[in-house]
Amino acid sequence: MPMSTDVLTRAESICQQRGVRLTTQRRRVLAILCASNRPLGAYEILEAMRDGARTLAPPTVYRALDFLLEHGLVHKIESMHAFVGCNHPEHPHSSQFLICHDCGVVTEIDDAAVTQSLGSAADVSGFRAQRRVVEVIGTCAQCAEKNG
Amino acid sequence: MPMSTDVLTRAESICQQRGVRLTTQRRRVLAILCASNRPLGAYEILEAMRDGARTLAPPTVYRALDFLLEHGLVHKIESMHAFVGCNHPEHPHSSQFLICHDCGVVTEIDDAAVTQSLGSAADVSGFRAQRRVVEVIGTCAQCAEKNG
DNA sequence: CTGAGATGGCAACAATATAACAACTCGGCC
DNA sequence: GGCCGAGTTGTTATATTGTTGCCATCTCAG
Repeated sequence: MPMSTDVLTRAESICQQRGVRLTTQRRRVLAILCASNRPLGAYEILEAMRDGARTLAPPTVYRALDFLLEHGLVHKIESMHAFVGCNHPEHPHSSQFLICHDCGVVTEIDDAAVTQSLGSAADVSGFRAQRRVVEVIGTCAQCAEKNG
Repeated sequence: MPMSTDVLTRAESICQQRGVRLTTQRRRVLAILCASNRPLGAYEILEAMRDGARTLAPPTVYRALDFLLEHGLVHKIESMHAFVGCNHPEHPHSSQFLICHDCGVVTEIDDAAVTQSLGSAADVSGFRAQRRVVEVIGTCAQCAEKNG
């Protein structure tokens, strides 16, 4: 499935391949995250989902997020308590995030050198890595240019 | 000041050099963190500080933590919402953390290759890095050996 | 069509963090 | 000593983020 295909469609087929269900709530959460150009907190997602008169409680969002996280369709930005949709959920990967504290945009990168050096550093200590949290907070190119 | 000197004493002289005060509350928080072999949440620190009948509220702890973080005397483990004392607060540095989810021990490392590759990755995007959050969650050597 | 398992709604709660403002402490200065 | 002002702390209340438990509902294979 080519990168150009809509993320939701790709997510759909990923779930189908894995025999799990991309239910309405899960798809809505994913859609909201993908439509946003910045990470959203769980309660922001909740708010976005309550478009009509529908009352909706936190567990619904958190359960959907748990599912999406487990299947690599979204990532959690630990330093912000927020979530972003993943660009390339096809295969498991460890990404790094560049977080602009000025405009709020988060860029997901997957730098081989970072992954590799982090792996070696862990190996040296005999550490068996399972999950990696790599977040760089600073100023993105656009904002740096704008503000000097 | 040699590494062997007590952390609190070193912290004291660092603050003196910078013309800031390592007050009683700040020193207490730092002492509690340094005495612990694992990261402590803000409310655990609060609990530890309420040894006698003293009533003490969250802001006191958070303010002390803000100060200690600002001066690099402690680090925050974002993925745990917890704090650890810093091993070598003398000079500013960007460290990485190996977090064992089995025994809870957190090891602070300062790997040049990681720092460098992360720097290059940011540079490529024209990103101006200010703060780095690098946390690897997994199993430490001791626990890996123990549990197969 | 039926029953097991997955999913969702709901209410209460737990954990983490901050706002706002009053009171105090300490060092410098007259 | 006495006083000032900046920084620090106390106190109350509240915001934000995340979780648990329980039961109703839906889905889908057999």
